[in-house]
Amino acid sequence: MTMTRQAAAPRSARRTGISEATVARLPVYLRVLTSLAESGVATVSSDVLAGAAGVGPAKLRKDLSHLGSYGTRGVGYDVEFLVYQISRVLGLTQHYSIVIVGVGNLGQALAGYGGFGTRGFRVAGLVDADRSRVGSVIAGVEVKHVDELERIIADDAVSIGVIATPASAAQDVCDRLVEAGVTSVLNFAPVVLAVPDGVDVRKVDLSIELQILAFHEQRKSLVGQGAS
Amino acid sequence: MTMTRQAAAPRSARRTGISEATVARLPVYLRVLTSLAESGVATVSSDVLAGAAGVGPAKLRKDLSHLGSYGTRGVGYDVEFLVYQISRVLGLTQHYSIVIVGVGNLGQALAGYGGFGTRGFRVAGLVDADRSRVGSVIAGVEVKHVDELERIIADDAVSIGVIATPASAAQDVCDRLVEAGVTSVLNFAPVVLAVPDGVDVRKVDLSIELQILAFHEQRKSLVGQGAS
DNA sequence: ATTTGTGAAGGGTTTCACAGCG
DNA sequence: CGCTGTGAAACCCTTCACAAAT
Repeated sequence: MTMTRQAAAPRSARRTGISEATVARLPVYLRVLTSLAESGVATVSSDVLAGAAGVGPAKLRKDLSHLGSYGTRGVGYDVEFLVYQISRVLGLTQHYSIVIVGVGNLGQALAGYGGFGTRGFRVAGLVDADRSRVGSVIAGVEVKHVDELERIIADDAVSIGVIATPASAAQDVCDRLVEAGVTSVLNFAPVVLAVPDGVDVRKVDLSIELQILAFHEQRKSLVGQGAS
Repeated sequence: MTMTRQAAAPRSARRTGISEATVARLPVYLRVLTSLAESGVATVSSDVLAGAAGVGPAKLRKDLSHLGSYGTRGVGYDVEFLVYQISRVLGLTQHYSIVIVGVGNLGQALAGYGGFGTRGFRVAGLVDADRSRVGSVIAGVEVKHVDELERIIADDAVSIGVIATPASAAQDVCDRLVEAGVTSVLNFAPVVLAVPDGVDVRKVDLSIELQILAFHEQRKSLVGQGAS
């Protein structure tokens, strides 16, 4: 059994012809389009949509062209139709059950996050190792002890696990998630997780984001002593 | 005044020759190296370090080669020395003051996050629009009302702002941060922020990460009915 | 003998610019 | 005339493979 660290899925998008970079932007377009639809906008041009999504118009059109020819030349895109098409491509027309491990401040923030309940994601479980937290109800879901993790995953066909534990517990939790059948992991703990092939891991790391900003901050203060 | 949305800094790394992709990985190496140093490891090879960081050895060596020739052939890299060099390149030898806007669960999680206090980042302020939260102390910092935002930024020379507010407030807060002199923003609200040129924005979006996982989940269930 | 540092090759992504369609 | 869809070019990033160094 090969144990790659932080498995990527680089070529998995090959079959559909939708690149990883495009997939990462589709949720942004989807959010903008949803908000446009709620405002009663019926059609939108690539220029306007790109502006609202923070990308260039050419990139947007190329991205959308990968899901089909859904625009009308001289007019633009039908907002409702695009919402549906992007949702379909992203797999949001299906239902996914997720489990959140770790119910500290971060876990609670995640559980209460609106984006989880909506759009096809259901919080099937909320577990913690600390028995003093077990039994409380957060965002309508009762916190269970982490001992019940495997049962919850099996009972609710959970395919996505969210790790919001301290770093020291993350790899153990990840192993248990994978062993119990979870094939996608969203990791908020500041560690590099090792997972078997076929399991996707995405990492969100606050301190890494800050350090990247620091790099750019630093170089802003060095302005002026440029070339010739 | 040009108002680009979600300003990137693609070519700003040009001057040093360190690419954006490399900068994004340096914090990962730094974390692994720090942990190795604490374990008393003195030197490490590119193979071992790459394994622990979840990247290929060639990529790691190319990344490190951009900061200088700090390895010893036949031996590897000196752990302590690399820690220092990466810290220096990332600008972590300087001190940055940050302000966190929004003290809900997420804001509290961020304030309490260890990675903030350490490594050159100081939480200079914690503000919220809700007066019922003002006055409480989180991770040793007293919560102030958002009216004091500008004063805090000026008094403490804050250069990095963290937005942990609801989506509806995020653009307003961002405008105020930028107006008060903040040049880097870490945004947790699910909106695309518009900022002037010269301001860096990084976005962390939970629901986008989930949707990307959903895309890959979806295609895992379509295994088997391949080509022809 | 071992491991780094790096040209060169290979892939992937973005941008350009315009043909094609409504 | 306006806007989409898309080859082609440009750019960036990764991977390979090996010479150079200890």
